[in-house]
Amino acid sequence: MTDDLVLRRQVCFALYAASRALTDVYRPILEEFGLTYPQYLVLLVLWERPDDAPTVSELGADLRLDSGTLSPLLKRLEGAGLVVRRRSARDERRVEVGLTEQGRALRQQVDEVPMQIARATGLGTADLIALRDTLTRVTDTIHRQKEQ
Amino acid sequence: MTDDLVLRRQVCFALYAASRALTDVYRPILEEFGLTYPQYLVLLVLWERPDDAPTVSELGADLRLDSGTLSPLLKRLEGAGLVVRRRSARDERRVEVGLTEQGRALRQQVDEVPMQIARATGLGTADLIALRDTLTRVTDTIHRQKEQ
DNA sequence: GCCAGATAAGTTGTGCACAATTGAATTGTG
DNA sequence: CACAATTCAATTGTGCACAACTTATCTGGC
Repeated sequence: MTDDLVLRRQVCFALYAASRALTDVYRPILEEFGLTYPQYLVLLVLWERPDDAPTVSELGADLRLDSGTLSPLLKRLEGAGLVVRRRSARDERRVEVGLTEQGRALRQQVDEVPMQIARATGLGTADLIALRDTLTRVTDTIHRQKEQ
Repeated sequence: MTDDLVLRRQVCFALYAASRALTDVYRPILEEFGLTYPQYLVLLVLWERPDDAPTVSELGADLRLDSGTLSPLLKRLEGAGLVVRRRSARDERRVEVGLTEQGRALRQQVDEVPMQIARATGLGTADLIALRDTLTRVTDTIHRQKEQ
C-alpha cells in the first residue's frame, strides 16, 4: 500500500474519530439538559427561525437527515415537552414542528455550550474557521457529486 | 443571541455532516464486499499486522471502540468468514482476532477503495494532509483532556 | 371529476456507538 | 495461600442513521 493510500485512509479515519470524540465532549454537557447531540441540532434549527415552524422535511434538508431518523427523535423531543408537532392545515401530509415555551426557554440555558465545545477542541478561532471551511467544502463536494 | 449559536458557523456540525457524508461515499463501495465502514476499519487494523492476532481490547484501543460495539461487529465478520475469534491460551479472558484466508485475500480486492474516496472529497494531497493533521490534533486534545 | 404518479411522514429492520451491568479469569496484597 | 480488586469480553438497553416499505394526501393530465 502506497503512502498516499495510507494518508487517504488516515484522513477518513481522522474524520470518523474526530466526529466521535467531539460527540463525547457534547454528551456530558448536553446530558444536563436531557438532550442528545442530534436533538440539540434540531433545536438549533428551530431556535434560528422561532417564527415559522418548519416541516419534518425542511428540518431534514437542513440537517441532512430523513424521516426515519427524525420521526422518532421528534417524538422524544415532544415527549420531553420541548416541541410540538401538528399536521399542516393546508397540506395534511406535512407535519410542522414548533417550539413549546419550555423549548424556547432552553435556548438561554445552553447559551455557553458552543464556547465550552470550542475550548475542548484546543483550537483558536482562526483554526476553527479554517477547519469548518475545509469540512464544509468536503461535504458540499460529496453532495454535489451525489446529485449527478 | 450570539452568532455562535448559528448552525452554519458551527464547526461541530461541519464535522458531524462531513463524517456522515464520507460514510455515504463508502457505503455503496463497501457494499460490494458486504462490508460496513466500521467493519472495514477493523479489517484495516488486522491487515496492518497480519502476523499477530490482536485482542478485542487492542482493536478497541486502535479504533477507540469498546467491546459493546466490537463484540457484535466481530461476530458478524466471523459469520462472513473473514475473521476468527479464539480465547487466548495464556489468558482466558482475552479473545484474539485473526484473519481467515478469505479475510486476507479481501485486502487486494479493496485496494483501490481509498483512492476512490479521496477523489470524492475533491481535495488535493496538501489539503488532505492539513485536514488530517488538524483533525488528529482535535481528537488528541479531546482525549488528553478526558484522561485528566 | 378521475386517477396515476408524486410527495410526506411514519414504520420496520439492520448496524453501529455507548453506558451500564454481568460473569469469568487474573492479579495484587496481606 | 486467600480473596478482594481488577481486567476482559459479552450482554442489555437506548438512541441514532439509513434503506426499504407503508399509508395517507396531494397534484397534474385527461
